Amino acid sequence: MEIIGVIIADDHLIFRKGLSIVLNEIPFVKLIAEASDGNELLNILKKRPADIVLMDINMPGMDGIEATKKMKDKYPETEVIALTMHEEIGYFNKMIEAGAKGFLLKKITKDQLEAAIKAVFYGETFFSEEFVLSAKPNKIPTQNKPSIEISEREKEVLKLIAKGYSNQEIAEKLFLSKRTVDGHKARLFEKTGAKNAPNLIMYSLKNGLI
Amino acid sequence: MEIIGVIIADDHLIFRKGLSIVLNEIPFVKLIAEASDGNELLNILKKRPADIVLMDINMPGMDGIEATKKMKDKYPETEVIALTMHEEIGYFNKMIEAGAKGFLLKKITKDQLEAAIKAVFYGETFFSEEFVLSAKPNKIPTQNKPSIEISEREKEVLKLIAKGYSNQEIAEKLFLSKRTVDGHKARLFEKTGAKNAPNLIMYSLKNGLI
DNA sequence: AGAAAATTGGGTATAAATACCTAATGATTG
DNA sequence: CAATCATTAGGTATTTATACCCAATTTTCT
Repeated sequence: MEIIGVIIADDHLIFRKGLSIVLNEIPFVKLIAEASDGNELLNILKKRPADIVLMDINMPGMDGIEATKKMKDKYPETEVIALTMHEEIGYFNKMIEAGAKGFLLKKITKDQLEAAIKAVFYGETFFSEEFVLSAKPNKIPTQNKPSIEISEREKEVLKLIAKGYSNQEIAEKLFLSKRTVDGHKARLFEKTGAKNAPNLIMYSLKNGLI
Repeated sequence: MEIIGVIIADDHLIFRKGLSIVLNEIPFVKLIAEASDGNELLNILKKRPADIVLMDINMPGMDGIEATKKMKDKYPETEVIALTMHEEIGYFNKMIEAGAKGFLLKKITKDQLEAAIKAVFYGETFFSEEFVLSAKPNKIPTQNKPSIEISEREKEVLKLIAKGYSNQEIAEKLFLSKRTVDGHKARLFEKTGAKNAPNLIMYSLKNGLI
């Protein structure tokens, strides 16, 4: 079997070390380097090509979504397996759109990691079962249904709702009419399918919108 | 310097491995064992005493809060440093009440880990700065202000609010008067200090209430 | 046993949110 | 250049939430 070159991109020292131990126990894997954010990853790739990048989503500096997009732009042969702590469908869709071919929870076992690297290296996809269950199945193979996108303004309004401001207060803070805030909020309801404000907050947190 | 015996209790393989590497690099620390949940930890302690337990909060089977309580009951000499992924103040207070003397984020560096183990072993406390900032300072030294407790009924109502039901709908689901639901909700506002329903959801998720 | 808290419910009033409608402007993009 | 979408904002009506007041019953804890 061929040797598969792997790079870890994760800002979290302890997790990187743990992952490197587990990777070293997989015979067909060679750990090429460790990066602590997206920029470092791109610098490493200039000199040392890799087959697979195990990519954390939440990183300071350049996060996993942006790093994946930029990486796939320059090095389309290098595949990305996303790593995440929780089942956040919002991030899931964004990472898939950015080009990730696999998606793993960080609580994964060695066997699952091994299977994922092998699958993605040989052109397939690999997803932790949590994602297969929570995501709509057709999203995984086709990967063309866009995740819901909320605009910048909507996100601003959303954050202020979460902080407990009324529509009137939000309007004052953003120098808008209360009716405009009503409008943004109504659009948020449409896009998310939420019934009311508490439900909207719940949905947004679950899906990584805020 | 004395050798400090440490046990890791975490359900997450990769994190355990990473932590063990970092611990092995600290000269005065001896890693005694690794446990993947609270029950395993208690079994290990029967045979092998430890000075410090690095305790994850979210574990299947017996979680970190319960494990800390039971452990401190039988082995009051063994100190607990809690490990968590996020800054969840609700868990923070519960762990402190259970007897934890330190609180670290999992994204910690080796130096911080070293300092935390040393501090707690010598009778002090150690908290990641994120907790010092987010928690009320007087909670840390005195540790006697209870975390907010919400009743069962209040939790039921809270969950239904999060799902997007109106007070009237919640009343029907729970076979109560709408006014009763209003009352529970008002008490939730009092206890949490939330300004309104969206804010209440935000607070509850942040603090592990739901 | 007695105190405290939880659970239940009512009245009244105001504030806020939500559901419909419409529409102008500006930016982006095919 | 035309189409689309984001952003802005108004009108009107209804529903809902929240803020005060109060109090009875049950459960829990000391």
